[in-house]
Amino acid sequence: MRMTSERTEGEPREPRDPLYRLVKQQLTEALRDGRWRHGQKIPSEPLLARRHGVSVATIRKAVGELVAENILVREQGRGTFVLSHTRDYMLNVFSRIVGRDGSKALPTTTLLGLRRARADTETARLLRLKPRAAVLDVETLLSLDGRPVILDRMRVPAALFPDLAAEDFSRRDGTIYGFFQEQYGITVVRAEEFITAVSAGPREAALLGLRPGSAVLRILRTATTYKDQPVDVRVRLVACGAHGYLSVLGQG
Amino acid sequence: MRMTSERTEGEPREPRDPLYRLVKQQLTEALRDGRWRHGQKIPSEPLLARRHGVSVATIRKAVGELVAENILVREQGRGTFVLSHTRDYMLNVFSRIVGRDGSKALPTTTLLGLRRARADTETARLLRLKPRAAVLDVETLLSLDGRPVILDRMRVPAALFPDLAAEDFSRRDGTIYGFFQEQYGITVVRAEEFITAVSAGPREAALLGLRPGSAVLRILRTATTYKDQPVDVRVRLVACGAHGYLSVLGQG
DNA sequence: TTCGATTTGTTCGTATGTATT
DNA sequence: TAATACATACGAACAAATCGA
Repeated sequence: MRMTSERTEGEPREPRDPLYRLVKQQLTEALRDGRWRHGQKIPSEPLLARRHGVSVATIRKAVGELVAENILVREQGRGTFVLSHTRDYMLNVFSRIVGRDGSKALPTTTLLGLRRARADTETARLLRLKPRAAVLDVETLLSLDGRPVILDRMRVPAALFPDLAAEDFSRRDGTIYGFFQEQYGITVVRAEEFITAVSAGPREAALLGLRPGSAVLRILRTATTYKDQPVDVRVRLVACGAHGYLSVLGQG
Repeated sequence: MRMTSERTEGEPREPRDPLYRLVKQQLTEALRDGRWRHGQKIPSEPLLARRHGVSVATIRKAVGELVAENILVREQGRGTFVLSHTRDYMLNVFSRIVGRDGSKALPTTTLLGLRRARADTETARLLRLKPRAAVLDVETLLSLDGRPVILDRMRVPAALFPDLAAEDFSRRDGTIYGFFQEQYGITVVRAEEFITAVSAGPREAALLGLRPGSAVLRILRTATTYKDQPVDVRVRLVACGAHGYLSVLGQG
């Protein structure tokens, strides 16, 4: 067996990580470096096998893990593609706010404000930036069925999004993460949300059409790209009159 | 190839589902019927292969899906086991309530009440019971670090848990789902939680040590066993002073 | 419309590595 | 040490979907 002899004679290489992990890491690097862009077809499995000097089965195992992580998509007869942040995908994977009947809908967005600012301590920590680094501070109101439901305040590193203007945001066509991907080649692959309940202040209540002091969900979200590099931090307030947050545990 | 000839000559059989799906379904039936109990080792892969008349690779694919669904666990050198609802497992898979620093801890529980009752319309619908069917109605207060944090009201079909008494509940040693599994052989494999924010009423606030009207999380959970059969319905109120709900999106 | 090339999906078989008992 | 069990890796064949000539 070829690999065996390489291991025993050649440079040792960590014997702990199997071949397919190494291949997977190389594929991930191609994604991180932007050699394969979103929506593109990656090379066929036999070609990748020859290129990496491994069998097709090994390629399939590496690709299979990236598919399980929602990074690649296989389509029989067509090829394997880098996942795009289409509306459908965002709705299914990155949004868990649903109506009381379980329905999901794409919200309409209203840009309330976009300004340059300096990161406060907490934001800098979450975005892994230096204290008081330049950030963009964007506030958006999201409506479902014509009613305001979500008040979203997002902060992103200014360095990641050069020349971003308010009009770009307003003119955009799909979701915010789709916009990041289209315009800046930044693909969000993972997000964490920490949810608490708070009473809405006067301003928030007015924007959401609630009485001041109403209980609302407060969602703190941090989103990251391929190598766990933070992309944005958001605080969302959600009016719970007709909507809530759906979470599935166990066999997801 | 043997399977090919069977497909073309023998009885047609749905060509849509591949062999490993059929094997997976048969394995799931063994679990549902209680032939393999929690914690037990299932037969080795070569043995299962012979028994089902397929190759080891096909067995591995079927078992792999059940592992991905947190139903089986593989341990190299030892075997494959039916997952047990140990404390660690419950904490990691079926609990998303964490401290503000991300810490998870096992709560201490206080039984507030257990009574037999009839299901209201909504509960009957969620548990797929007849209207006004007999249910057990259990109220529990869960404390973390000595402070009350979660007020839990659970309703289960009385038929599923014959002869259940309050003492059994109080004397139990681990989590509720672990108790179900140990005492009744019922394994919860999946749960859905619908989360909103509400203001605590006077009684709830008093139990949780909050001022009346404080914003709290309200979690409606339905849990199901192997074939999506509902096991329990719960309403939980969570005090958000030092805790919140953690959710991960994307590559889970 | 048909046919053939391409690509992923399924299934088999075999050999070897690694962890456990 | 030996036997057992899962993990990795290779190779091969055919099925099914897609797409262009």
